[in-house]
Amino acid sequence: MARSSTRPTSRDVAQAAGVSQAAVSLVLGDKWRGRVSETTAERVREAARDLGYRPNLAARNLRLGHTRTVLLVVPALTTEFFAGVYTGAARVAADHGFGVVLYPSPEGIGPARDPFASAQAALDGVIASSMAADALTAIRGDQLPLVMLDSDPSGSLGAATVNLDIADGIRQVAAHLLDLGHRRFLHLAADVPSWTFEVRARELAAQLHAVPGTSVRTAHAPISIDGALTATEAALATPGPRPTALVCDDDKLAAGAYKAVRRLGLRIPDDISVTGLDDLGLATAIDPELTTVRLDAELFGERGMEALLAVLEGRTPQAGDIPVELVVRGSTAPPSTP
Amino acid sequence: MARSSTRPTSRDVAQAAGVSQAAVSLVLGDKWRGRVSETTAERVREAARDLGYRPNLAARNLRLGHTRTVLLVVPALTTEFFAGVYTGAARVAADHGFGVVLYPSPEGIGPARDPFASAQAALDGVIASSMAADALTAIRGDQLPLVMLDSDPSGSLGAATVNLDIADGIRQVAAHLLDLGHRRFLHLAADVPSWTFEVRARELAAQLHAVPGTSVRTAHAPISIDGALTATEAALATPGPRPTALVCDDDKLAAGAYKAVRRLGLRIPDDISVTGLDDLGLATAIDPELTTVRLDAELFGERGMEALLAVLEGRTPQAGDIPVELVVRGSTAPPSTP
DNA sequence: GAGTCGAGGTTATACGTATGACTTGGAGGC
DNA sequence: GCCTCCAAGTCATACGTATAACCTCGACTC
Repeated sequence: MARSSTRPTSRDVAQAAGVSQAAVSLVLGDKWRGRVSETTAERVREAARDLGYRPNLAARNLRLGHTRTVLLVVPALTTEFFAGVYTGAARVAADHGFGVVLYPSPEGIGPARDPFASAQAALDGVIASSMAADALTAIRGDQLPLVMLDSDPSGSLGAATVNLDIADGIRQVAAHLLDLGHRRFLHLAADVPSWTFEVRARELAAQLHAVPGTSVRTAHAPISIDGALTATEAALATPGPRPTALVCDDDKLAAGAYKAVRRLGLRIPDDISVTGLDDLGLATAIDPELTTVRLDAELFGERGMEALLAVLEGRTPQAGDIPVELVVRGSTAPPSTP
Repeated sequence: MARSSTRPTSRDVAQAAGVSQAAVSLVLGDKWRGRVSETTAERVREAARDLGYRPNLAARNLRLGHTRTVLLVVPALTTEFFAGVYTGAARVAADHGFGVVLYPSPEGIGPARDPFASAQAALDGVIASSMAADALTAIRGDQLPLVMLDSDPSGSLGAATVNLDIADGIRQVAAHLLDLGHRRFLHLAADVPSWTFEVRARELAAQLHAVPGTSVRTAHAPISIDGALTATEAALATPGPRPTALVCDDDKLAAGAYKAVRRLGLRIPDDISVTGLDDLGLATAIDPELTTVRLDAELFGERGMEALLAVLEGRTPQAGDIPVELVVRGSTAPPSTP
């Protein structure tokens, strides 16, 4: 270990200030009113500053029995979306004196691993986004307070859930495209077994089938630009009348679809309309800018953290899904040929 | 607190297995060879499993004097790049029994805050990417083993550094564009006071000025699509001969530049060539696909973590910058008008 | 049959902190 | 002049773990 000497402890500070260790703890813990005089308190604070004292968190956590640390589990870090979720959660956490530890799922981190092995820091609770069932049971087995993000509220886990109102987003997309006159749809679905994607498929089917004369085909693709490119190209090359509107499960898929459409010599939105879901930076980087559903990732993170705090304090988390909003841009227009 | 009862401790396990607490610690810590019989060891393991025992990390950390936890500080989480860095670092860390805690800089997390307040988990060391000087002094004051990513090796901090060979990437970009015949350049520079961007500016100037008859203008923009759009539009509207090649400090800036070029009615690469730096997913999402410098973010993270482990063990970290590679795609071509 | 030795444990302790219980030295009341 | 009481501290302890030091008992040596 390269640590020059050993870290100063509260006892070192006490000695330097000529008081007991208890007094140091009292002063630094801001519990000294009526127990320590203002002058000694100042002397302690000065000694602590001089020595560069920082309390040993392990010891404090042990003594207190909690860590004020929380684990945020996300499916992958490679999207802006979860970065936003983290930001929101960390903001709320900081306001309450909590820290947030991030645990991206093990994709590419070798064999499936125990989230808790990675987060060596002891935890007070967990916020988990759609994740593998085995990891979930590990968490449940640990009896840790848990909040699930974007998960089936009727799931048997009995954990609190915080969800985006994805179904409403899909309703807005469907209404927008139907209003424009579209009747032949292609649903580019994420090839990921997660509740949030099931909702998209279910709600889209429900909305479109409610209107007579509509047809919906579905193509599945992994969430990557190349995957979406391949899947879309194949789907559009299928014989029969070409869809006039392409509903994508998220923006990244839409970006891949753009490339497929271009490759086939078609134009957006003249020949085919495209919609996404997320409203990442990517949505306005591509040409034309993407009509998509804006998800407020930071608010999502904030609500998740607030829910966890509620659970920790024995309160009931705030109910209600988080509203989402359709953002109409240049990738949607009325179909050219009826 | 919603925790049903209190967590089982090693003493509970000991009682259940009919042995002493020490024996439990020995068995579970895998240090029992020749000290505990195989049958008792199995009995202990079974009791631990039945009770759902998990060691209290705070107590262990306190006892051991280290946490096997590391803090990764990144400027912001909103880019794929640092997600890759994290992934690489976490992989190496996991191989060595370490965990990684992420600390995105405080942008939007309220007033500038102490990284350590957020990372309530006690830390063994820090990997820090280009960051504010005040945060750095806080770290140094703490005497924590430190590895800096993408920072001036001659900096006075005396910390180990791990750098990408950005200068070589710029050399490759310059050589590529000069080979194509370009002589009038616009450098779209990130408006961020960081060593890694200084290197780009310095090296680009050095390379281009070495060739007679070249001219270089510089425009500054914040790293965002809109910022780049505005700055590029203004720069290209300037009177005088138009640049034929646009060198951007990163891919996001290039994506913004694309929009500016389109808005001015110009085509890429026919009227103007554009290069980026990073090779994010964005680079192939835009049309035409971007010629850019590929940075291996995961390798960067791995090397960073390896360096920190070396420091922790008193070894000298591996020297040498991480190689980068120019990826030529459709956004560069010879200039149309000489 | 006394001595040795190792297998298979146990006991005791320290890590650094927070806090409830105790102490002390005066100031003030009557 | 004795009692009370409060301000300003101090003392002692517990949190759960890992490990060094100690103990015990049976097998084996000579």
